Amino acid sequence: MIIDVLTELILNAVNAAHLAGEFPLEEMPTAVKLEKPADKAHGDYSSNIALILKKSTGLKDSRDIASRIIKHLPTDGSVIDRIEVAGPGFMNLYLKPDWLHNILLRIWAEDANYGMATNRIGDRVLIEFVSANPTGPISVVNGRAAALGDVLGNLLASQGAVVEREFYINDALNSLQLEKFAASVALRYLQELGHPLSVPSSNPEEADILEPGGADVVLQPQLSFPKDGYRGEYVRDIARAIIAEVGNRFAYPLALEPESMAYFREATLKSMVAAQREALQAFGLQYNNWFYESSLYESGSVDKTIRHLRDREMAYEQEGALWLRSSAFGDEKDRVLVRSNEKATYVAADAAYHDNKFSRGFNHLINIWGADHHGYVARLKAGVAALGYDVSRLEIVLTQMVSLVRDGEAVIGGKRKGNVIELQQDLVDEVGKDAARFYFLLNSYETPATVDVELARRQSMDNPVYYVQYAHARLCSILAKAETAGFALKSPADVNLSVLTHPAELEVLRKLADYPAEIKIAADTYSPHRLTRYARDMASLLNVFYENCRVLSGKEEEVPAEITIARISLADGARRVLRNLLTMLGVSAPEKM
RNA sequence: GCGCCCGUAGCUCAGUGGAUAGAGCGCUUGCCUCCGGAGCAAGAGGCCGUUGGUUCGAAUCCAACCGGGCGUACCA
Repeated sequence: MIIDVLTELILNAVNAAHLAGEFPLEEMPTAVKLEKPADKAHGDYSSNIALILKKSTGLKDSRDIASRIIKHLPTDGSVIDRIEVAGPGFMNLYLKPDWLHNILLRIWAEDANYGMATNRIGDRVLIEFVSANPTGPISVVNGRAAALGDVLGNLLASQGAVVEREFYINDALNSLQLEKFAASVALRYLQELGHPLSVPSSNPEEADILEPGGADVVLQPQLSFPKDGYRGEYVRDIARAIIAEVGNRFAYPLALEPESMAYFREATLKSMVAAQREALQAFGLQYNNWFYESSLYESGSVDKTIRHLRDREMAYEQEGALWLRSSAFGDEKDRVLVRSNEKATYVAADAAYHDNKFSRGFNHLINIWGADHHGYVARLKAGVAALGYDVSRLEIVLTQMVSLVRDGEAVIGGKRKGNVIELQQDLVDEVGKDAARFYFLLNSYETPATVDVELARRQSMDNPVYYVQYAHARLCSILAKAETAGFALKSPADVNLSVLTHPAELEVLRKLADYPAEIKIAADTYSPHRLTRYARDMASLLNVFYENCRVLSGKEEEVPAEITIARISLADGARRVLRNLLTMLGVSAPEKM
C-alpha cells in the first residue's frame, strides 16, 4: 500500500539525516503518521514527523527539521513528485500522477480482490450476534446488531480471517419465559378452536377484553389469558400453524395439561426459530450456525463446566448455592452458578457455551450485545478467565440502544405487550433489504439511535443507498453504451492514462486508491459505517465526474478518442470498486435501476 | 449512590492529537435540446455541553461539573 511505501521512505530519510549529522536523535521514531490532508492544497499525503521529532532532536524549529529530512528523501523515484514544508512543520507530499493512474492497473488485475489484505490470516473468528430470545420475532431494534455483525464479518474476512457467524438460541429448559410463551400459544390454540378468551388489556387500568373464539362453533368453557402472557399477533399465527399440523388433537382440557406442554414448547420454539431465520435471511444474513443453549445441557457440557470450575477451585458453596469467584477476575461481586434449587444459572451455561466456542478452534470470539447488557460483560469474562482462557480473546462489542419512535412518539415495544415492530414485516418488506441494511449502517454503533419506522418508510426514496446504487448503474450504462459505440473495454495497461488530468478525474482516482486503507481501518476499528460514508463520497465524486467529463462524444461536445478510452478505464475501475464495496455491505450493485 | 455510554449546524449524524470542524436532510438561489436530473453548482446556518489541565498543537487525551440514556438479581 502506498502509505507503507511512503512511511518507509520517510523513516529511511530520518535515519539518513541523522547519520549525516543533520540532527541528534535520542530514539528512532517507530511509527510515522501519514494522513490524507482534508485540504488537497496540502498535498496527497502529509507527515507530521518533524513535529514529533522536536523533542527527540532537541531542535526548536520543526520546519527546519522537516527541511533537513527532505534533503534525504528521494524525489526522483517513481512515487514522490515533490515535497513542501508547510504550517508549523508538516511535510506535504505530492505523488507522481503516474502512480495515481496506475491504481487502475491494480484494480483491473485484482478485481474482486481489490481491497483484500492478509494481515489477519490465521485468525479464526466467531461472531455471535442478534441471538434474540425465541419468544418473539426479530424486531427492528435487532437490525442494528444484525447489520453490524454481518458486515463486520465481511470486513474481517477481507483481511484474511476465517469468520463464522453464529446465533445463540436461549431455549434452556429452565427458562420460565419459554413456559409462559408456550402457555400463551396453547390458549390461543384453544381460542382458535372455538373457546372465548378473556384477555387482559395492555393498559392495566382498563378491564379485560372478551374475545370470541376463532372458529364458527363456540366451545365452553370460556378461558382467560394470563396477565404476563405474550400478546403479539404472531402468537396467534403459531397457534394456527399448530392447528394446521395437528388439528384438535389437544382439544380442551388437554392443551392445558402439563404433559402437553412439552409439545407446545417444542412446536413454538421450532416455529419461532424458523420465523427468526426467515426474517434474518430476508435481511440478507446467513448464519453458519444456530446454536441451541439446550444442547449444552443435553450433552452434559454445563455440568462438566461446573465440575471443572469446582476442580479449579473457582467455585464455592454458600447458603445452599454454588458461587463463582468472579470477583477475583474483576467482577464487582461473586455470582451464582447453581441456585439453591439446584438449577444452573445462565452464568454457568454461558461459561459452558464459551468453553465450547474455544474448543471448536476459534481464537477470537466476538459477541455483539446491546448496551443494556453491559453489566454482564464482567461476569462472562470472569467465567471465561476462571476456566483458564485468555480473556483478551473474547471481545464484547456493545451497541448503543436503538429506541423506537412512531411519528415522534416513543414506542415502548415489548413482546409481552404484543407491539413488536418487526424487522422483516415492518421494514424489509416495505423498503427492501438494501435500504434497510444501509439505514442501519449509516451511523456508528456507539451512537444511540432512534428509529422511526414510519419515517424510514416515507423517506425510503431519500435513502442514500439509492444515490450510491444509482452511481453504479450509471457507470454500467455508460460502459455498455461505450461498447456499442465501438469502444471495447481493454486492459488499462494498454491505455494511455496520462490524459486523465481533470481534477474530477484525479479526485476519483484518489478515492479509488484509498479503498484498501479504508477497508483496513473499518475492519480494525469495527466501523462498517465508514464504508457507507465512503460509498456516498465515492458516488458524489462520480457525479462530479459525469458532470464535468463526458466519456463519449455527444451532440454538442466532441471527445477525442484517446480521452474516451482513458475515461472508460476510469469508469470501469470505479465500477469494480463500487461493486466490491456494496458487496462488502451486503447490498446489491444493480446494473439498471 | 456506584458503574458504563452519549452531548458537534434547525434535525439525523461523521470526524485515526494536526492546518480554515464536515456530510445528508431541511431552507435560499441558479442549472435539463448532450453518456441515466434518483443529478450538479452556489449560499445561509457552529463559544464541538461547561470549566480547568496535558501538548508545539485538543471536538479528540486527563479531571471535575452540568444535561440525557442504560445498568446495578439465586431473571435471561
